[in-house]
Amino acid sequence: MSSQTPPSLDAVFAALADPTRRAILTMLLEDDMAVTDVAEPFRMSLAGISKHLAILAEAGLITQEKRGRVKWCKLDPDALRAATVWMQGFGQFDPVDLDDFERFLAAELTPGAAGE
Amino acid sequence: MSSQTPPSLDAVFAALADPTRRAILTMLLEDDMAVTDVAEPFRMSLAGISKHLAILAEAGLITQEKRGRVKWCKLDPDALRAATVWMQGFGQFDPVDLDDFERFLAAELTPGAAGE
DNA sequence: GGCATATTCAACCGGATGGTTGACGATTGC
DNA sequence: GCAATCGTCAACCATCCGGTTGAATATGCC
Repeated sequence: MSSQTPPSLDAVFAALADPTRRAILTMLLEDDMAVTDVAEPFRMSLAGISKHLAILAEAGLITQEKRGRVKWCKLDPDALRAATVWMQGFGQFDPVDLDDFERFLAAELTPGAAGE
Repeated sequence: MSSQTPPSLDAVFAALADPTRRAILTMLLEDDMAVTDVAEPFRMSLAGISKHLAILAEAGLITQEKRGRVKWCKLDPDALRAATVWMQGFGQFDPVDLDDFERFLAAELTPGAAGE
């Protein structure tokens, strides 16, 4: 089941296409979190969040380690590298301004959950 | 209908999640193409490709201009910038190697179409 | 042991997606 | 004008997706 399939671009981009999942990744940027804690800010069932986490893990974007009865979720930025490579190939225009990213965080971390 | 909706990350990543669409983008990297020519290497109906192109256009990744009865498709890398910004925020760890991209082109431009 | 906590599983639902085919509206060329 | 070419539209289909609920499976605590 947990075969070490190299995360495909398909899976990575598909995982990234959902605002809830991007919000989760953003949260995990700050710190590792337990599933329940990840779910807390969203108005969505735990099972729903659990599914999202499974998708993120399948895409290789996070890793999940079970310690005791708590499953810790940790950002795994490696999977993003392949996708970034791909995108940069198209985006040769200009180096990215990191301030832009700061603004994104503010925008995506809107009240409680993932926008619309 | 063709409202200038700013392409959302949702739309961009979702568009990027399909291998056929990524292959199309890769083709358009080399040159602008007519819809029929885009469709030619794929074993898929013209209508199918037309839909994919609509999705790419909707995401802002390409623009389409009709000259005569031919509709020309042109890569529009601007839409990728927002997504790149987002990803780089996570991928600060390492600068991207452009040679990696070359290898990707080779891998994604596999026989005639988009893998499976 | 027994109960509460943490997480997933299974079944289900409505709606989006990726694909097809066949008909249709434009445009071009003879 | 007529036929061929370019592309989309509409209907349809199977499948996937995001979400729910309720039961099940750990694990931890007293």
